[in-house]
Amino acid sequence: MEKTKQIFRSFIDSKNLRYTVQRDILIEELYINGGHLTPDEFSEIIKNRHPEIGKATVYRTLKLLEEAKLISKIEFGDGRIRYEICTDKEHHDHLICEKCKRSVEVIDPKIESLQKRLAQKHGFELTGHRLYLFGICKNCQKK
Amino acid sequence: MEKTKQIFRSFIDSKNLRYTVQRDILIEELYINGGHLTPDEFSEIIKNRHPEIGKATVYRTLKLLEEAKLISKIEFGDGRIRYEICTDKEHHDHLICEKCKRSVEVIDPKIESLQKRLAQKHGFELTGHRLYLFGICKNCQKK
DNA sequence: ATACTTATTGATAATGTATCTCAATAACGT
DNA sequence: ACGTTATTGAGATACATTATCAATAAGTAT
Repeated sequence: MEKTKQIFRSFIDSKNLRYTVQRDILIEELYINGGHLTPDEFSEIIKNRHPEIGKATVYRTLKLLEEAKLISKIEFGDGRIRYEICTDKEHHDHLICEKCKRSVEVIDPKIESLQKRLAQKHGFELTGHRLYLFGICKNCQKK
Repeated sequence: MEKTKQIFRSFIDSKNLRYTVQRDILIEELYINGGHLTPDEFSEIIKNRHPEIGKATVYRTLKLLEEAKLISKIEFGDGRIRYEICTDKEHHDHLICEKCKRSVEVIDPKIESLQKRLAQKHGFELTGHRLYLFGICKNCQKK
């Protein structure tokens, strides 16, 4: 997290912006609450834990963090945008439980390489992809 | 389109709902305007061509058509939901050019089966997936 | 056809999420 | 410490979607 703060500070500096206490708190809360939160879920948590921080600031900070590539959007298909902390680990896809909405990060090198080939077959140069697998997790299957 | 209407009629009947003139008109407009429309884009078109049909009815009908599996959601990653007419052809994924935004429908059976295996490996029962490949198409590569 | 039940409709209100406004505040270079 | 100006929070606003509800019309039984 300290590393994240440092990177964010550099980003802020490079744009001649200012590193405020609110932004610092929001980074901490982001790590504490981790996971895959929608902006309003996060905003709600902040309202409880830091009533002095306004909703607008939360949204603004999330945008900045995304610009700085410290968090990234994911779309689970329900129309709501979620944010995920970008670590420096490898790319991964998402396996999402349709009941409890919990998600697992997955990766299959074979799928990755087949995607590239598939794109080439259609004359495309592949620049990226999003793969969301939807299913029912072990826990929810029992119920 | 007549086939679509028939299917929708059966769906409506099976649920003891009613096949109304509005629903009939909306199916026709859906085919006339085809493509990948967001609900509000579609709603806007209807407002011009059929001012007597209310916005709420458009949204309600789109939901019903989705339930009946006559249209399906697609997300291109810009946060907006779009609907696509489900023909009776096979499932397909989307290959999208990041420059010109044109999309090609693609399919790779190997990828499909690997996805199922990947989900099972994590104890999930796969119910569906969304795969979007982003790249640069042949035309845009030249420029 | 007619009568009857009730799903459907459209106008509008309400909701929910995200953004904008703006005066007061606080970060940061000097 | 000072001055400049980015940032802030509260509330207003924008926008898409959903809920409300009395009036209407689809389907069914008579």
